[in-house]
Amino acid sequence: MTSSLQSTEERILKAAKKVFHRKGFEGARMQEIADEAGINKALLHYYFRSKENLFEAVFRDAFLELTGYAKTVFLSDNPIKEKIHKFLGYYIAILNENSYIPWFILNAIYTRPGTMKAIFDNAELNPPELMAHLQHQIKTEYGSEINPFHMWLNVLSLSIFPVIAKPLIREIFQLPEDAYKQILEQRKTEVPQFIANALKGYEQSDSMIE
Amino acid sequence: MTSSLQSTEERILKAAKKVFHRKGFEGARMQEIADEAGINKALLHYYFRSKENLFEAVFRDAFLELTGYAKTVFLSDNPIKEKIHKFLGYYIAILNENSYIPWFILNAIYTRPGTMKAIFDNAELNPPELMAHLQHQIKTEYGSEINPFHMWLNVLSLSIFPVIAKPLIREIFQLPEDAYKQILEQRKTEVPQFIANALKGYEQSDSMIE
DNA sequence: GTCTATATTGTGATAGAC
DNA sequence: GTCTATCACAATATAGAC
Repeated sequence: MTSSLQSTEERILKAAKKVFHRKGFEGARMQEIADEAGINKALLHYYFRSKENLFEAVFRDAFLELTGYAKTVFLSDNPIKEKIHKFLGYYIAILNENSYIPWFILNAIYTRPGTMKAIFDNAELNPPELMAHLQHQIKTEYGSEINPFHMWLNVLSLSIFPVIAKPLIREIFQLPEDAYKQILEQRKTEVPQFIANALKGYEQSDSMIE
Repeated sequence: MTSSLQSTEERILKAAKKVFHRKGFEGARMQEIADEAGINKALLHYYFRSKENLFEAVFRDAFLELTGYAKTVFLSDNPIKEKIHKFLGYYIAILNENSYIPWFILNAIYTRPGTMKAIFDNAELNPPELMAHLQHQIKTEYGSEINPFHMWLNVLSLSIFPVIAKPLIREIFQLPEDAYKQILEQRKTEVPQFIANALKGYEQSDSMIE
């Protein structure tokens, strides 16, 4: 009745994402997923053999989506400042539609490390290629020999942490939802500026060299 | 037999921390805590009435310890660069002895937001005081009107994210435990330098102004 | 205070009718 | 493919002896 525009399997996966993203593996209940999908528990096991299998499907989609976009952005031929801006925009957009995904990924890695190995291999991330690319670009744009790993980690930290820590920071500062949304919006321009300023500062400095 | 240097209540709390920190509320088992403490489940309920109560005690200790130190450091009268260095050193030290605590805090806030309210109030964080203090200090040391909230969030991001994301990054780069430990050690000097350079860069810039 | 035994409920998974 | 009914076991919590 609630529409068969999607197949049952698609409805299940969608419901499973909603529940697993918010509660993680241990906190999620098969019953809740079934309710969310408008079916019963038995049917979950008919399509996906076990909770474990269903969770893996959900994790795979989330992980590949996140790393896929990050890979595309960082390996593109935009200037560094533009890359950072795009990367930030992506994570902030994700927050606005589903703020639980970054936490979900981390959570899965902490609580179910074994489950992840195969999926990591499939992502084809090739970190050495990324590092070489960034190092070359930093040298070209800023004439600096800054360690690309630390620089990459700084970008990730400044982009992702404010998204993950949202509920903590909102509570500490007593910020309503809209106020925090606005802060993240500001960061789309503030963070690239912050990093670009730091890179300029290295021109006369010799730290962070490999 | 295993020593009564600690009271039973202390042994229970210590065991509960070990288990809850690593597995969160949903993943932890009262049986495992009892085993870890060398007693049986019934005694857990004798001292702490429920799993919920025991978890609250564990969360309270972790939260107050983390925010307490951060408060002390940020409100001290050290120069900014020194504050950041100390803050980093603290989080990296925590990682070396118990890397799960930052994740545990976030996890608790995501999965059990209701439990936290009372504890937040007890922490007496006083964010406006902190922001005013930082704003004044930044102006004095760097002659800059940079938004102190974004600056504070940048420091937290650069310090805490690499600790929380450790298992993810280790997997992506295939880094052994020791290599990551070394990277974090490097960041104790790299991050303060990075931020100081960015602050210098703002002297001729006008972004990030409130 | 500490234990063993048990109550009670929750939850993943399966059997089997339709 | 989808449902109802049920199994099997795990997990929190309590009763009651010592």
